[in-house]
Amino acid sequence: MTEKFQNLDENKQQRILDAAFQEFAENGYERASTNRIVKSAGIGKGMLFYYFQSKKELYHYLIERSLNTTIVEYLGLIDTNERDFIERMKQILSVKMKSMAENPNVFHFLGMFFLENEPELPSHLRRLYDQLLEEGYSIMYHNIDKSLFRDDVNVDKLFNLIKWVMDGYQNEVVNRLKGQNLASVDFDPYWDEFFEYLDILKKTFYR
Amino acid sequence: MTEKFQNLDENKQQRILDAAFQEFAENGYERASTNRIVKSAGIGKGMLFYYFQSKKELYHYLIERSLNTTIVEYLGLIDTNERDFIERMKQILSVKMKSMAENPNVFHFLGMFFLENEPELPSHLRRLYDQLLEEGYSIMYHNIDKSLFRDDVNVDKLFNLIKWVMDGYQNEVVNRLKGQNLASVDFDPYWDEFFEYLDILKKTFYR
Amino acid sequence: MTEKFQNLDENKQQRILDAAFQEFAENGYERASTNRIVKSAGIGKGMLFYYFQSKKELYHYLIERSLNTTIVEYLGLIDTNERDFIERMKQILSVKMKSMAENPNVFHFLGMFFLENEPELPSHLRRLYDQLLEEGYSIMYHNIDKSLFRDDVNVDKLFNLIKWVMDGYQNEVVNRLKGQNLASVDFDPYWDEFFEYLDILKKTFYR
Amino acid sequence: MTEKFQNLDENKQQRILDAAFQEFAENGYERASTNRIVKSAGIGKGMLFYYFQSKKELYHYLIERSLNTTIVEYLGLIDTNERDFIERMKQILSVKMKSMAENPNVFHFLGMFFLENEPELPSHLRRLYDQLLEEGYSIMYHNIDKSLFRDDVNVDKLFNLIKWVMDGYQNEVVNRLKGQNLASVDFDPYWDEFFEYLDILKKTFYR
DNA sequence: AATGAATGAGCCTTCATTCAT
DNA sequence: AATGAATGAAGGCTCATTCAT
Repeated sequence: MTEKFQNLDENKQQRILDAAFQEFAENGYERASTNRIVKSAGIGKGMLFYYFQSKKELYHYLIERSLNTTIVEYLGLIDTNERDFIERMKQILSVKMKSMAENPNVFHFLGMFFLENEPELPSHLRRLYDQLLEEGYSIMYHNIDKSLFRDDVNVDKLFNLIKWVMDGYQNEVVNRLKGQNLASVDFDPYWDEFFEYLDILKKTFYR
Repeated sequence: MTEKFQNLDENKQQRILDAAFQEFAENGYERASTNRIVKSAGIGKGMLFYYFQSKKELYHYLIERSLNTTIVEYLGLIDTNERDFIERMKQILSVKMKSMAENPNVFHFLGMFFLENEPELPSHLRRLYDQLLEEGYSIMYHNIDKSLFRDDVNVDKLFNLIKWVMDGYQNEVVNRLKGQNLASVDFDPYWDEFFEYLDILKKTFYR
Repeated sequence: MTEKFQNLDENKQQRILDAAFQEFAENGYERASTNRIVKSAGIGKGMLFYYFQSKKELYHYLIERSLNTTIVEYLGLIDTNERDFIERMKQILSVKMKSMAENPNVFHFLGMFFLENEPELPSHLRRLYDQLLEEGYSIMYHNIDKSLFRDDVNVDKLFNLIKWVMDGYQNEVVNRLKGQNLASVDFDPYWDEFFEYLDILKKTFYR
Repeated sequence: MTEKFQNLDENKQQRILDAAFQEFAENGYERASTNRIVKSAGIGKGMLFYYFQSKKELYHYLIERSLNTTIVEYLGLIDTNERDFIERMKQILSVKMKSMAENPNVFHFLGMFFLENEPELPSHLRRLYDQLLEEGYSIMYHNIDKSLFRDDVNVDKLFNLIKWVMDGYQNEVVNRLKGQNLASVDFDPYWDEFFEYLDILKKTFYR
């Protein structure tokens, strides 16, 4: 379906992807303009539809590409030899932020995608999506040393609690920084604050 | 400004509000179509602009209405004599879910509104919004008995942890139920599960 | 056709006429808004169409009324005992300006009407229009003492020349004053300038 | 800005210009309908905005085009070696009428433009407009032999009188011919009549 | 007589998609 | 492979006119 696009030289592919990721990330699916994409990518209007058939197919290709490439790379960086759950989560967050800094508009795109609930994904994307949720789950919880946790509570529930706390802190920071250019932000104070929360979790959830 | 709308009979007002809340909730401000709203509300094309002057005025009216009516009602139900933070949060969640079940699209609308950061609210809405944030804060934290918590960690951070856990659990449930008609859901098992999480928090965060 | 309007009490008729004359004068036929007319006249939307059937009928009524009433009054003030053509023209201009000061929006309306070339006047208006042109002609040229003019040129042609000069000067002044509020203009210098032109005409065209 | 339009084949450009000039000429800026223009030009609804971006840009293009092309051509035909003012004016009128017969709706358009006072022209149009007023003035009055006129009246005032007479006669003719197709009119009798008026002016205003 | 809510055509403009070149 | 001109539906909004009350 998209071989025509894949046969393009690397450079042009990248220009198109950059333009498209950014346009969709900033405007969401409906409001995104194929006109702006081709202009920003420096290609003719007809080619976009020669490569992709329709706006929707382009969108799906971006979803696939961002899930596949980006998340796969990102999950591969997690060291599952680390058996301490909280340390593992720290790693995940760290990789996430590095990746966000490297490919901001792919990340922005994925964020937009998770927010918009487009219900009718084609099945191969549905499958890919589910598979990645599962792999993500595995990378979070596999080979964790449960013996670190206190034994008077259900450990799986503690996992959830910890995950929610990390999501919550992340959202909190995103909200505080809303509107700022992330490239210019010094994240160190946020890491320090974050570690204080993790210390509390260790103190209360670990043996 | 909106008297013409307010003078309509209850029934028609409701049909328009339902249509508009849902359309904006599902699409956000820009992508929402006034054409779809009038069709779904069963009114003529011109009437929406007879009642509201512009799409933006309609949107602001919905914000005001959802903030004022819904949240005010909802905050009023919280009993601030309950001094136990976790019990207080339980109440809040309970009221929230009841309200969500009663007015799902108003809730959905507010969720969308909080996510889109439209910076240029008219000042009366800005004020209303700030006031509600403050009242919400007060209703969460005022008159809480901090002596229930262990004294070897910062209590304010514990508050945040608890709040994030509750948000996290809420999102989890919303995700699990996505697409189902909330009116027909039996929430009891979710409450039971939720209480188990709260028990853990009590066991670990309280003295 | 318009008896219903004619039966209204003087006061309300006047409010409607004022509003309508002004709206059409400022915007021309198409752009004029019946909404603004009823709001400015303080009547309900339905009544305008009860009195007049359609926007076009209202417009035609205003044409009739402005031609009939205003121009007839204005023509009646000209003293046809004045046998000097140039003095007669001076009178005409003077009456015109007085009338313009008294009913600025009726005048403005007529100006607009002459500029817009709506070709399809109903026949009674067509007749009225032609009749007034003729009466205007008669009031300009009847009982003029042609013996004042030099006899080596065609006097009727001189009449035309004089008329065109007066029209030309009038346009010139209107252009110079474009955008100013006419109520606040001191017309004396224009009269002085105008008389200088008339002196030239007398010097050159009279014996 | 308008290259896309300029690249069209001559024929289609002309159809669009004809349609647009006529629509604006007949209705003025606000009332003119882009819908009617595209229908009358036989192009698709979107193309007008592909060529011109907005109704306003199209309007400004027409102004520029009519000022530049038409008036520049027309002023270039005047022979300023003719030192007799009345003969010079004859020339001007002759060129004007030829031009009016060739491009009646461009002429009509310019007439409409001079009547509507849209104050906010873009500066390049403002400049063009001012420059043409000046050139027009110069072409009328430069190198005129004032010694031909009688010396007992102000010559500049005589110039004005002559100009107004010519405008007046022109309007008179336009009014008489209103509604007829100008291409099929035999103008000779009008020229003859006109020369009679000029003879009178010469007889009375010259030494 | 009087109101003003209701309608739907029309306004300018944007957009995804197609197609001649 | 590639361009960009062409299309027409849809966007928010205004308007003359009608009609239930």
